[in-house]
Amino acid sequence: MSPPSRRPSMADVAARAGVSYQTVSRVLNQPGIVRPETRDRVLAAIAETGYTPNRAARALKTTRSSQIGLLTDGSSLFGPSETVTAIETAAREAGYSVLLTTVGSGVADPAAEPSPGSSLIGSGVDGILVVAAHEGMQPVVAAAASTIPVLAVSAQSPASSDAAVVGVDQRLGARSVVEHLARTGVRSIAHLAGPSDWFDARARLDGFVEGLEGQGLDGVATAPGDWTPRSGYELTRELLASGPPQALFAANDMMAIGALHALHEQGLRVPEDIAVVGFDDTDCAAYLTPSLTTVSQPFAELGRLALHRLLQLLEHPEEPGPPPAALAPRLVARGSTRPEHGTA
Amino acid sequence: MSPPSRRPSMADVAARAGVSYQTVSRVLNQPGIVRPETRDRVLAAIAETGYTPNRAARALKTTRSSQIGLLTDGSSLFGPSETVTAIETAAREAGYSVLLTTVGSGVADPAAEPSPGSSLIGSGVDGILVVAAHEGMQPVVAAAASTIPVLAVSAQSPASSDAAVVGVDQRLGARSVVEHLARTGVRSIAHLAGPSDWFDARARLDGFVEGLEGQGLDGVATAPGDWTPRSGYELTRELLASGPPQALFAANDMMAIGALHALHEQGLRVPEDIAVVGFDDTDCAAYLTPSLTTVSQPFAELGRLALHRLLQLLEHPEEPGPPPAALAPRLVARGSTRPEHGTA
DNA sequence: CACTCGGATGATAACGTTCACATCGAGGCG
DNA sequence: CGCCTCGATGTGAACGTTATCATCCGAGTG
Repeated sequence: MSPPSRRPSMADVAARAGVSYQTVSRVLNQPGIVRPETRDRVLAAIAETGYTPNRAARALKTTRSSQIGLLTDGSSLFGPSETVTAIETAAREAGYSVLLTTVGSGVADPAAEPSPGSSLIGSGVDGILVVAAHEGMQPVVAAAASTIPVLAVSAQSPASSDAAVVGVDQRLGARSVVEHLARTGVRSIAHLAGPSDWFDARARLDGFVEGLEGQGLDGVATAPGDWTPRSGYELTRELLASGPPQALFAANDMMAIGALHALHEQGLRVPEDIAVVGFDDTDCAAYLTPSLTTVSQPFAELGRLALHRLLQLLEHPEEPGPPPAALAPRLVARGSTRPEHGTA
Repeated sequence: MSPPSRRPSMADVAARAGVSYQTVSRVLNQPGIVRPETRDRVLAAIAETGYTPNRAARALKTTRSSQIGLLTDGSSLFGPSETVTAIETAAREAGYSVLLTTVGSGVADPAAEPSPGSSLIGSGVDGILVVAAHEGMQPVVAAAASTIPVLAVSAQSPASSDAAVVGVDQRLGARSVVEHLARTGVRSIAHLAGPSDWFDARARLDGFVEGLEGQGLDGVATAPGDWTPRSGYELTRELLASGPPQALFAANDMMAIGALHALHEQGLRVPEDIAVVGFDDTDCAAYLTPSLTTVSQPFAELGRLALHRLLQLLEHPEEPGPPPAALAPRLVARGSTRPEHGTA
């Protein structure tokens, strides 16, 4: 009596089109193999019944879910956000769905009960993409990597190379910041470090140190912050207590905003008295006062690349897989640093 | 020869524990009904084999996937980001996974081919949560709502009430901004409007107008912006060409940042010459110069509430479902507005 | 002491799909 | 003209789980 109480299945479509359910399956999966007239009849029946394939049944039979897991940090960071969007879009185009899982970067014991990662593994995703890699994700990555492909979107491989890696070259970005500052005449730089359990933060710190050595500059790195404006503000205040450097390089734009605030409080002018550089090129960087010199990262491209590499890992497991890839960041000079000298 | 070539199934566990696979199923789903000794034996076998339930098979049999769809805007906005995280966490605690789908707010034709929403529906989620509701999601919501429960996390019901609604009271927030400004002595306010196809933006505009009427103030709203600092900057420049108002109320913090930049360029002091208010209480709002008066929204609570309401809709379909809920936002007065007068 | 009752467990079927194989007609070639 | 091949479609089985019913055993009861 209630006709559409159940979702239409292949059998319903087949009955309507006067073929067997196997033919319906063929129309969906290998359209070329079925006679055009038959195919049209089946397609019409599909449209009439409003049939959509049952993904659970398909996953059960094929042992592939067409879903990938996305392991990301719980905080609303700019970079991860952009990357996630790009990944999801690319995944959808490739016929995959994205299962989102967040894992706090807090100091929660690594072996927490309803582990965020174990639920991902258990949910039957075909592969996992780790977006904002930090130490807290280690156990999850290690556990998953033995079962399914895992690709980290990060500066460097999480510890051992449990996972393949695609990322933006953070060291290069940090070095280019130091070089830019050197060309503006700065001789001493302080780095407001990011959280030390984040791989990207470590790589930026490394690049900072390399840059100092390469340019022969003085420099110091603060204790690790936590990406927030508040930590940038507080680290800057501590730093100023012992005499200001000529430039401040914050691990990201948010910390740079906090730094700008602290500098303004102390009556220091940017960039006349002290230069400030951020990292990420957040939407608002260009509209701060002064506008913020920062490092722009190709997050969208990164997301697409990461997804396609993961799919390659999934669909051609035999091939060794491409080597780690690193995209190039780009320094964007704005008002918070002084203009570069004509020639070095 | 290759023992673990296949994921262990219930049958493997059952063989190891010396019971039938049905007993394994019972241990997992109704532990109380099975004899303690048997249960322990099965649990041990599960641990030894590393068994995890096959969700596809379970979904196929029960016709419930334990996955919910999350339809959100593709842009990296602050509010949605926080809400999404809260939803995911709450969902995981309740045993659900979250399938993320983004839909651009661009003017893409509403009937685009590989519609973002149709893929969600087809993927067999049990319900859908719409996070940053705008017109572009209408067709998706309408299509899905006839099949499965849909809950909008938004200011007001998308057009017809295809979906239940949970949200933060945006009108109240906007009214409280006007009232706050009035108490600081402001008599005329301009509103930098958000995109008109976003329900939250419309509600803020409505609240602004209501507030003006309630306080007997003068006011004007600009053409719609797009949430970005750039649009805030440009709208403010246009506005200043025809004489500055006494206060600027931006539809969100990012647009307020753009506005601050434009005001600074014109040599106007904030808040002495003109007051500025944002919306959202972004992390960086407190660390701008001057620090930004804005409206704080309980995004985390919103996410949790939305998820629990959706689950109620899923698990008790017979009940009529709770009425639309609106959480209260909170005005946070900072340096970009002048102090309130002692008494009205 | 037979009979019933309830707790604990096993056997069978079904969910909707894809894979492997069987079937069937049409055409080519000896 | 019969056999073989090939393209197009149908039939049976299986993926791993849960729902339903059947079975078994011991304990209670008249």
